[in-house]
Amino acid sequence: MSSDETRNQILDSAEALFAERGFEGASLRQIMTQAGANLAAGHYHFGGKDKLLMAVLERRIGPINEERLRMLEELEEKYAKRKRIPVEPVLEALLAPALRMVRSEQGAGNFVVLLGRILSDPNKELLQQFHSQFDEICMRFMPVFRNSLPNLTDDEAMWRLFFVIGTMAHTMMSVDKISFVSQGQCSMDDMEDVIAKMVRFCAAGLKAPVSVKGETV
Amino acid sequence: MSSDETRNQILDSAEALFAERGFEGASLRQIMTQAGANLAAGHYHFGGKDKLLMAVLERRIGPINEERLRMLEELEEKYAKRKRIPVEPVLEALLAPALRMVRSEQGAGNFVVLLGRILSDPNKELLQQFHSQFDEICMRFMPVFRNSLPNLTDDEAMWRLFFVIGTMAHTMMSVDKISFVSQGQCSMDDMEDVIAKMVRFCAAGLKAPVSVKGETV
DNA sequence: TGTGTATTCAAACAAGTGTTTGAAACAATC
DNA sequence: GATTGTTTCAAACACTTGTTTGAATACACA
Repeated sequence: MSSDETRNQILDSAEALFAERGFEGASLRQIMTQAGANLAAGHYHFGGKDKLLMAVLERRIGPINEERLRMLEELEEKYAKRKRIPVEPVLEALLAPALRMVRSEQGAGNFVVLLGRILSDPNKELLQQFHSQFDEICMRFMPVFRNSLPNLTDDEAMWRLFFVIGTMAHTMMSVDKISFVSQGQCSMDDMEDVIAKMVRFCAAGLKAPVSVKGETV
Repeated sequence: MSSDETRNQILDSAEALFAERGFEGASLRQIMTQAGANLAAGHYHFGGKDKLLMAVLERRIGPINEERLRMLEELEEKYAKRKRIPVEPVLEALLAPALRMVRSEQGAGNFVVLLGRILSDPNKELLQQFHSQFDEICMRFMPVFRNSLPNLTDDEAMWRLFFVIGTMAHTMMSVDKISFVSQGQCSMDDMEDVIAKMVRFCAAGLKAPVSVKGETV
């Protein structure tokens, strides 16, 4: 077996088990057994459990963010002559690249669940590097959103983008839970449809009239 | 020290550490040290780590859900003579009881973070009991939402409620992260304001025109 | 005061953890 | 074919994990 094959098999197993049981919940022995590799291979190829997680993340997050930026640039080009980009395609550029992965190549779906878990991990030093990568995306998208939604205050825009990310993170994490809680009524088989629903929901939320402080809801 | 005191101090420490490091990440020794109790006390009072987690959850989740149902019943009474309840107060009944806990008594804030973590845990056998409690709430709220939003299909209503829960879960988990990613611009100091913002966002999302399948967004 | 229950505590248990080691097996180059 | 450097492997390392035990203590009620 070649070195690359081993590396990828370890990454696949780690991805799946980290997603299923969390970082602390999945042991190197479980991962290596599932990968058909020796226990020490994790250290040889990656340098430890922490760095293995980083490797798992980096394998996928780069392409996702590149796709996000590509879609965003395409939009900016397309709408260059108009005053502002509608918020829906901006949302799609943010949400779709991650969600599409659920139904792409085998194993990538696990990553989406893992990504959701990471997004919801309150404070892991390990993941600051990752968070910084996501913050980069946020910083890039924020002014575009601000431009698409000129009526929002800074504060309100920040919060609503935060809510959008929550919607995305929760959906990604719960790929297999939605069909359970909906008693089989909903599923993610048609991911493009899910993305469309999510874009609609979030776009409407983003465009909602600004709330007046102190007002009772 | 009385038995109840010990129990509560263990519950507080467990709540904080489970929230901070996750279930597998927090060890009984850490919890018991922080609680100032003996290692064996966890087993004596609760019967093991698994059951300790359940006890942590049960201490708070009951009151939250009771408050949700109380607010919902109050609404149904108030709007008994009208055709339907506006979606905003229904949302508030679902979201506010959990979020208000963030700024309530000391320690309860930790629980909210933990709750968010639980909501995002893809598959823990331990927590099926908890999930069933939350599903109960979903089942109770669903028809009320359906009534408030008569234009939605079953499918669409399910998905949008799912998105709402995602917004809530992510916000709860990220109590201390929002001020970081917004560079201090946003905080949860004024929780009632956060709730109001969230209700607005979600209400608008719920009321969005239904998406037509196959349509490009 | 004495008895019995409830609670604490230190110590040990077996099992599992991430990591390291050093010798094998393999591949490729000279 | 010998000699590189790379990759695998079994074994051990030191340490932490959840759990159990049995004696010591505290407390309540007679």
